Amino acid sequence: MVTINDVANAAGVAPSTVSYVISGKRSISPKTRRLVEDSIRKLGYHPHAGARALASSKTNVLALVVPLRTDLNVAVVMEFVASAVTAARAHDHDLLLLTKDEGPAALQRVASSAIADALMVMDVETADPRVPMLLALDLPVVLIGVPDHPAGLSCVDLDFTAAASACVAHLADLGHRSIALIGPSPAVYRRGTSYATRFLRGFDEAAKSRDVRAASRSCAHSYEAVSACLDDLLATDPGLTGLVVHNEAVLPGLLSDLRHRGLRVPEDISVIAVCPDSMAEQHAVALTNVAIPAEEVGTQAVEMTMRRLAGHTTPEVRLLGPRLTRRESTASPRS
Amino acid sequence: MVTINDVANAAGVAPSTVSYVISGKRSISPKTRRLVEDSIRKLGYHPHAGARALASSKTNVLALVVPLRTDLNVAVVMEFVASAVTAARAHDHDLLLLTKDEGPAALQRVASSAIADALMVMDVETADPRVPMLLALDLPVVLIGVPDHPAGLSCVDLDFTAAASACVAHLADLGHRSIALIGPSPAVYRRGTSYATRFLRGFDEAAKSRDVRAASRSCAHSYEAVSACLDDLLATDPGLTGLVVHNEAVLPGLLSDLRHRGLRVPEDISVIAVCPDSMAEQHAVALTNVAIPAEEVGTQAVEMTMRRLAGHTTPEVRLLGPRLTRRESTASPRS
DNA sequence: TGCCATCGTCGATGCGCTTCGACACCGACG
DNA sequence: CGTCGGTGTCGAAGCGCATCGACGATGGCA
Repeated sequence: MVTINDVANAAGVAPSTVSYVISGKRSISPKTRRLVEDSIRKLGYHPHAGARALASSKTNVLALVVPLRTDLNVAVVMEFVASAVTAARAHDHDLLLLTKDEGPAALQRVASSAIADALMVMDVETADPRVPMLLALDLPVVLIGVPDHPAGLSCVDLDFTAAASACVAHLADLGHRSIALIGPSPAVYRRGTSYATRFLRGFDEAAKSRDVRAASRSCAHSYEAVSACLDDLLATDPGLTGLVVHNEAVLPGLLSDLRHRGLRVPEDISVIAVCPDSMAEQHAVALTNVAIPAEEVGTQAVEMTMRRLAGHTTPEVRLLGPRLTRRESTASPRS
Repeated sequence: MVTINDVANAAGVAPSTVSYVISGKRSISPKTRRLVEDSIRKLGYHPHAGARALASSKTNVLALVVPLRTDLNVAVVMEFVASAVTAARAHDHDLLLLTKDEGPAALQRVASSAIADALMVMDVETADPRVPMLLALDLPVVLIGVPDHPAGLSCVDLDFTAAASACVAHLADLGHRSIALIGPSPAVYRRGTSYATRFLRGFDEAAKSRDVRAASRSCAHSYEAVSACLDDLLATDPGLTGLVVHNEAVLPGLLSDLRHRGLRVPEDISVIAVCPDSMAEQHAVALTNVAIPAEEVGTQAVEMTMRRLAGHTTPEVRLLGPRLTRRESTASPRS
């Protein structure tokens, strides 16, 4: 292994000088700097991460807690992770992956072993048991999602309440008077997953204020569940003309089921989805959607984390405004 | 921060004794052990990862290089990552996430900074430029996928050649005489992605040996691409009765397009997919499939890595046998 | 009772790095 | 010419842990 001493010897300077060249924490003469940098390159020197962490109490690692369930949108999670790791690397940090399954203890472990400098936590629940623990941790923490009581933690997410509003407004503007929300699986609500709850609230409020009849159902992935859910909705209100789908996994099954029923989209029924654009464009009838800006959220999360690490201590809550793209799946209902 | 010294003081022993209690590398009297363990628990002691890495040259971290493209199966990648991180934790290791985008330099960096103890690399290409670098690294490496010249690297993957064979055999056994493969997007082949190439080879060989007419097409995600692909295939051979789909993203669009054409599955055309079981069951017509055992592969990859770390130096190549599940989407062609 | 082997514990050392105080050198200024 | 303030470099002191050799205690055996 090539150490800082090797570099120092090769360059004919003291190890501390090499360190200062690397960190830039003291001024170095151009001559010495060049000498050292050349030696570093020639020897292929990379500082030992452990030693560095020990001496500086900084690991240059960000820990990300992801939900590895399959009942929520895998594509979105993946996109988020991808942008987070990219953003982290742009700040010279690496990404450590933790699973939600390990529970609060894992957070404790990571914090007190000094494995990471900060935590980013996905899939936050409205009353998340991890929040109190995270607060006690004295590591910078950024939540993806907004619990009921963030209480000093930074949060970032799509503004799901506004997103729901936008969906309702779009359908209401088109003239729909009876719409329904098809939400994530019951398990998601049962956990009190933050975004699901916020979306539902936004949906109900917007429907009320726009004076639109609104129903909502939770729906599992399976084809049967989707079908039963539609049966139920149509039986309850035969005048139903608009569907807001906040459950990406269900889209293919839903669309094919509608077709089976002889319901054409958008002539007989309008469908608006909350999903990534790529997914919206992928269907036979391109879907009007509110985009889930996973990439943006990931980048922002890292950005906020870095600010915290840089000393910015005040927690902030950033809610990204929804972006609705009209495509082929929504239209005015036939009167 | 609570250190090993604090624990030693609390327990009234030497720091080294605490260390031996933790590592179990020397025998400790039951009395002392209990004393120390109690202190550890009481103080909430966790060894400092950096210090530990420095002293022992072990980080207890596994680095995983994942492809963060969207043109390959996100769900499978995710499932793999999930099982890998779980398996790693079961061996008291953490998972560091690297992206393929960072290229070979990132591998170099991780190795020489002693950030991780071993590397696991996904999305391997037939002539992967990273292979020579990985060989030079003298870290344990496990590839997910099989390059043309593994040359001393461990590999694990589904046996895609056998998987293709199984698909062809199933259709041939049912009496199909003309089948087609719908493969991943051209970009995947262009990169020489290992599994795509191996599947294609298996498909061609099996078709030849079973004396079945076989075509193959590469197909992008978009609905248009799928449609064009089917146009092409049906024009080329109107007698086509079987489809092998090795491109999960395309399934929803493909099935709905077939329906549009008035082609019923499986009465008019049989469809067999290579995809996770959950995805196969999700469609209106449950799909006969060869499962992608992402979870199994992830676990095996970690297992192999741990064996390497434990001193098992001989590289091994493990190809998992395909498992075909018959569901509703395949049947004998009408004569 | 005396000797030796074994078991359990201790102290010292070093892993590779950052960081702090010290110091040598230089030019500028009185 | 002497002094002072910068600037650039150095040496040393740890960071928290694992590990090795050493050593005291204990028990078995003659």
